Amino acid sequence: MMDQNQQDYLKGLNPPQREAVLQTEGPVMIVAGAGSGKTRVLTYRIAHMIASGIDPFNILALTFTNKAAKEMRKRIETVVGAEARNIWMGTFHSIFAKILRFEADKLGYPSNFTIYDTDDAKSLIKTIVKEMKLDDKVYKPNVVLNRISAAKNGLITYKMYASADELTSYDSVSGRPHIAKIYEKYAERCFRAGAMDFDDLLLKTFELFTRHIDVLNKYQHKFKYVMVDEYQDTNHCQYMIVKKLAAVNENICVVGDDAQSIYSFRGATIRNILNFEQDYPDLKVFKLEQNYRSTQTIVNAAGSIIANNKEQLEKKVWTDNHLGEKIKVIRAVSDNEEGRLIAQSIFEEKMKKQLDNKEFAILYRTNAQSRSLEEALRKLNLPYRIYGGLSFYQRKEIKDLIAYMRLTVNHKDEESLKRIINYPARGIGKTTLDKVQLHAAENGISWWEVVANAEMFPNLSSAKTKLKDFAIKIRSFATMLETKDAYDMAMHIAKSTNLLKSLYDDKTVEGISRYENVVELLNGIKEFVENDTNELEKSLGIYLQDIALITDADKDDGSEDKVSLMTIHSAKGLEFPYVYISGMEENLFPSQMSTGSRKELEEERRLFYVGMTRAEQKLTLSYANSRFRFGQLLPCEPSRFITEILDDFIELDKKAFEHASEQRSESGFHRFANRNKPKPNFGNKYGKSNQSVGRTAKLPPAIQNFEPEDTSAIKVGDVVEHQRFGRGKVAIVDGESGNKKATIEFEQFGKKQLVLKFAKLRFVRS
DNA sequence: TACTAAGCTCTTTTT
DNA sequence: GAGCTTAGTA
Repeated sequence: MMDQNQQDYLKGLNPPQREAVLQTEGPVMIVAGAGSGKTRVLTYRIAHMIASGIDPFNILALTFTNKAAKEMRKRIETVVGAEARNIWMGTFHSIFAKILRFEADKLGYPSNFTIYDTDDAKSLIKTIVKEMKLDDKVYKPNVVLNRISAAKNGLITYKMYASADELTSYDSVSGRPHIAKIYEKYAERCFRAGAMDFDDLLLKTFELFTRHIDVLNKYQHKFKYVMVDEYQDTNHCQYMIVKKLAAVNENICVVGDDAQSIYSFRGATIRNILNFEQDYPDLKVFKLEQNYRSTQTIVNAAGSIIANNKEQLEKKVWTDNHLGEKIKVIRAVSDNEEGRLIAQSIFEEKMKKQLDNKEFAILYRTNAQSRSLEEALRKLNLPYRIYGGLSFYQRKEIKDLIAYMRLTVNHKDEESLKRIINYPARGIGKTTLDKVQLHAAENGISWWEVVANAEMFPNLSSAKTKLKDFAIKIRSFATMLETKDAYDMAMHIAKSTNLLKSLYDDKTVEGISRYENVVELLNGIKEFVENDTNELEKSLGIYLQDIALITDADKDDGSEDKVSLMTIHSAKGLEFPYVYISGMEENLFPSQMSTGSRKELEEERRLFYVGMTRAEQKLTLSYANSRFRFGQLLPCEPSRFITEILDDFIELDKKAFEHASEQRSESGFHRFANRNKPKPNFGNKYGKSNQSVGRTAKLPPAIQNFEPEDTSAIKVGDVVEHQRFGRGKVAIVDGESGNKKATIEFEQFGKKQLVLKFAKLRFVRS
């Protein structure tokens, strides 16, 4: 049943691509170098399967990003039409969440379980550490969460963790012997809250398939064909699940490139791809080695670096494309200069060759690096779009409203309850909440049960009415879930909690922006309700599951003519005619976290503190900090990575480079200091007014070429002009040591607290 | 309980 | 520079 369409597309493929498309049965591995037309092959392979009579319902295609899934579905649809909708295609997390929703009762979870994001998880760990009266400097939420996450990705439950000597002894040697206990409590609390974190979506799926063979069987027969994209980025848990699913039919096709493995921090291991052959002896391997995307120069450069990898699949990436221009190296003394030079270069190229903004991309290793680039682009009026960073869904006003929705759907959701029980303020203060926490812990029940049954706890009597009123409100929302769709629910909640109105009434710049954000969220929900083809999937519960797994990068408005800024990780699989990579510095690319030096340093420092009192530790630390700054602790030498590129493509003026490195190390602290999220709009995630104005703010024309002055002499009463906030009067100056701060009353923005050392201020002389 | 001022801390990538 | 906590005050 080959139709005309198919004949056409098969003609457009090179021999290995065509073979990979036609081999639909049995275990298949496609090794696809960068730019080798991988997506095309995958798309046609699925299209071909459907055209040969395979029911789309029997196809499972797993990807790593929603974007990739969406893109592929779209492309398949253009070949086979509407049938493409019926393929089970999505990220590991979203597909497994869907399965878990169906089968939740088998694991004792509600089907409307909440998905905890990283913030929720950290916050929960923080409370647990506090409850266990452990030192939160040692048990940092990040560190603990990473340990737990690594364990989960390795299929180690909390019970196994406690008896895994290797893990526990590592923990005690590194001074954190209680991680196993925290893991246990964390798992319990999540379960009690009817919540799963990202890793649980994988681990619980594995548990489900292991403990309930009948369920596994059902899905094994449902998914007769399993396909995995970016196989080099799967972790052990994902690998095991896929293996189980494919065990009956063995129609499994994995696509990957060991050289593009960039998610080892998430537990990804290229062993999965290297060992695939052993798992399936009659495996068919297809190698896509011709690069259609890049010039010879770029392909060779990449090849020369990849050649250093210790373990790799044999493959030779090559291209027929022209040689292309040499890779240029721009040398800059500081991150600001770097930004300026990049922006300038884009501007010039654009003018010279009459290009669109969207043909340019600037990549970096860490999201924090976007700031100086943004400033530079803004000055040249080059429009840009940032991918990643603080997502829309992480902003305070959005999280608040979503917390109400989450709590409505799942009363046990502890993190949401904590967030909104006193927001908007309803007189439930810290003292009351401490008591609630205590009762919940003592009785092993959720916060909700304490709140909803406040009268049963004598020492809560004074707050009884307030707590009960809150519970009644949430319950009243819940009764509407049956009849109302996600949009009506959201609207009702936003209105009846007064959230919408209080934001509307706030006429400060930040307030207006927050209001607009909430309206945008509501519009998004409306869209969700109107667009979704499936009648049943319009409920609030489904919506919440959906957005829990969505990231900013998934919003694709590729139509906008803007320069793209993103991390190298999110750039994977994309292509742009002109690409700038910024921050090719020692300890930044590759990150010192991955090279290990930083970790050792921290470890050393921490062990040094053992036996000291907190006060002594603090004293030592402040002394150390006064002597050293981050970035100066380690000598700056061009990293191996950079040297290789430079040696290959330019004559390197070593002296100038070293000078640059020194200069940079001074601003090294700065570069990471505000890593936390440039804001797409006004206000930060806590919504406090004394914080920054966001990235889209336009500079007043008068101060576009702003040169800040030395502000050490600033005093109360001075009139100053700030780069972004405009004119203001100094109200308070404080701080002798550390960061000297001034509170300034700005004409437009009201009071702001600024750190003088960094503030871009100029005195206004009359 | 709510709010503000002062002070300390802080380095990665994403579902 | 900005998050976040704590101390202090209303």
